[in-house]
Amino acid sequence: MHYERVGMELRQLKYFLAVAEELNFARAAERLHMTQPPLTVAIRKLEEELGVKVFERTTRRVQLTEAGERFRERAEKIVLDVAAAKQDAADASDGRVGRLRVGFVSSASYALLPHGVRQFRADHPRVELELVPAASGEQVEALLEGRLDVGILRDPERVPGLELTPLVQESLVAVLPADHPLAASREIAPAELARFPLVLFSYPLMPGYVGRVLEAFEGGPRLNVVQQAVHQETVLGLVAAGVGCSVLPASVGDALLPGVVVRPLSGAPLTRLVAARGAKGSALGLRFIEALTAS
Amino acid sequence: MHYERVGMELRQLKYFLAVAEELNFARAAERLHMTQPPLTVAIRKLEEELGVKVFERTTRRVQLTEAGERFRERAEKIVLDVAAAKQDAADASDGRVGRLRVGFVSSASYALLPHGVRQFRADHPRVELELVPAASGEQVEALLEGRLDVGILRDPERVPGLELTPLVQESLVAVLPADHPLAASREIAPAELARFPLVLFSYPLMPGYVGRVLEAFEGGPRLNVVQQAVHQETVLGLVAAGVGCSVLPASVGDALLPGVVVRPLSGAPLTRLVAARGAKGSALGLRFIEALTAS
DNA sequence: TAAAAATACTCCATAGGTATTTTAT
DNA sequence: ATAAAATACCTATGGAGTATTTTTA
Repeated sequence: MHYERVGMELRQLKYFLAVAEELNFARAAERLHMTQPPLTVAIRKLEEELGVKVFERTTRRVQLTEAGERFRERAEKIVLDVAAAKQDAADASDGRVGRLRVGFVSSASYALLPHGVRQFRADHPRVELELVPAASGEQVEALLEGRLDVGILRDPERVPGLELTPLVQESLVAVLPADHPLAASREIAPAELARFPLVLFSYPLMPGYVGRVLEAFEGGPRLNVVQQAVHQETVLGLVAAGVGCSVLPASVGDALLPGVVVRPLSGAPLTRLVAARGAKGSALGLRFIEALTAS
Repeated sequence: MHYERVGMELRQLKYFLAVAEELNFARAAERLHMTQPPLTVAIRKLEEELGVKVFERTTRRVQLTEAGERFRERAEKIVLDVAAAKQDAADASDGRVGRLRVGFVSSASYALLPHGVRQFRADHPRVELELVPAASGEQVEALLEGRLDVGILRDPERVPGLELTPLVQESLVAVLPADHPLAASREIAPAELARFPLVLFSYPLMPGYVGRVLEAFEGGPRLNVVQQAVHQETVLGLVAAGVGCSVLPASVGDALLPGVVVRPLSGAPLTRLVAARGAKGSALGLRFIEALTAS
């Protein structure tokens, strides 16, 4: 403290409220588990601090001044707000309240995400859940910068500072216009597919996943990529429009457009949906990932 | 303090906010005009008090936990609320903000009150003015019990604990139905009027005023009071309906009903509007009375 | 190894206690 | 005369300072 101006303290507000309620210093002191003289002193200090008399007092009667009346209302609210802030901090640290920003790739939005979200919401009704659709690459960046708490990505590359939890794995399938020559085959070899125009995801946005797809085509002819897309929905639209074929996770079968067919892609690697948490590692993030894996 | 649990203090909240903003104990301490070690200790105490870690810290990086983020928002608001409460108390004690409950008799509501209220509102825009119509007797009671701050009464009796300020004085007039036999006279003697049925105010509600009226009739025949009323408007209505005649302050001329006429009452005493303040004597009450007399 | 947080200690300002005086009814 | 607030004075808790150690990137 020393020579610094010290300022009002919550203790003084509580003392003031006790006196305002009892309108009697001795009784208020008793209620505060202290004696009367220091209470008198504390109120005088408060009044000096405010520059305003809050009580009109003689040795026989204590009553609030008008300024005191107004100050009382505000002081009551402040003391309650402090208690609420305390409670809220405890709730937040136990994961009963809070905010969780979850990124997800579009292919997670069919079964995995809705189920997990429903489960999590039931367990954490006072947690605000913010769902942000984003490509894997964008999510990695956002997680590292703390703009997301959890991400659901496809085939992310290992990055220091991200903790990964595999969720589901599935095969890759060829996606073709219904009238495509290869649509007659029950199964398609990558080398055959590679002879046709292709629609793929943009590499920088989904480096891991696109890497898998390129792996499937390894050793074959040079690819003819006529279009790069950002969303699975766009890829499907382009295929339906006959722009080209593509390679997508098998779960795309749950969301097919008319005029588009899928065929197994022989010898292709598997693709994985993976949950990622920033190194900071929020407790709520863990709970969310648990809700996803509990499905 | 001794063995009592002490609780959170505003100082701790301010320290917390400084650290939350700087994310660096030494810089926050500097901003708070103190040194780093006691700041570290104060934050640890806050965390003990909350039962929650608000900062995730190593010697290299300080960052808010999720609970800390939430606590920060509330703490900011609390600190601002305290400053606002302080300001408000100062404003209230200087009469810039506040509440003023003013009682008034109906006969004040024609010229005196509207003008005074307009003036006062212009001078005190942030003061909430509550206008309560009430008879003089009721106002005396309310002022003594602190339910009103100021009253505008007619001919109040001197009461210990009330400070009176005369506002205006006026004569008494006879109020008659237009077709009344006495309506032909230019001026009416009380003794004549006393021969007809009368409508008067209720004595207990307006003891001073009714006393004046009875004084006017003193020495004449016994009065025939067919109705006692509470409001001036009611009296006028009853006169218009032919129930009887009455005696009212001359200013009733500003608010006459059709079918009602007024005539001077010869030799009648004067009646006074008087402002009254409770002994407590609020500064705002004085200002209001000044606004009334400044007209 | 360097920057920053944590620890150890010292000191004194002040919250709170006890005893007493003042004041208003 | 009495109850209650104000004053005087004392004690000791704990907030803040200085010096130093520990930690991690």
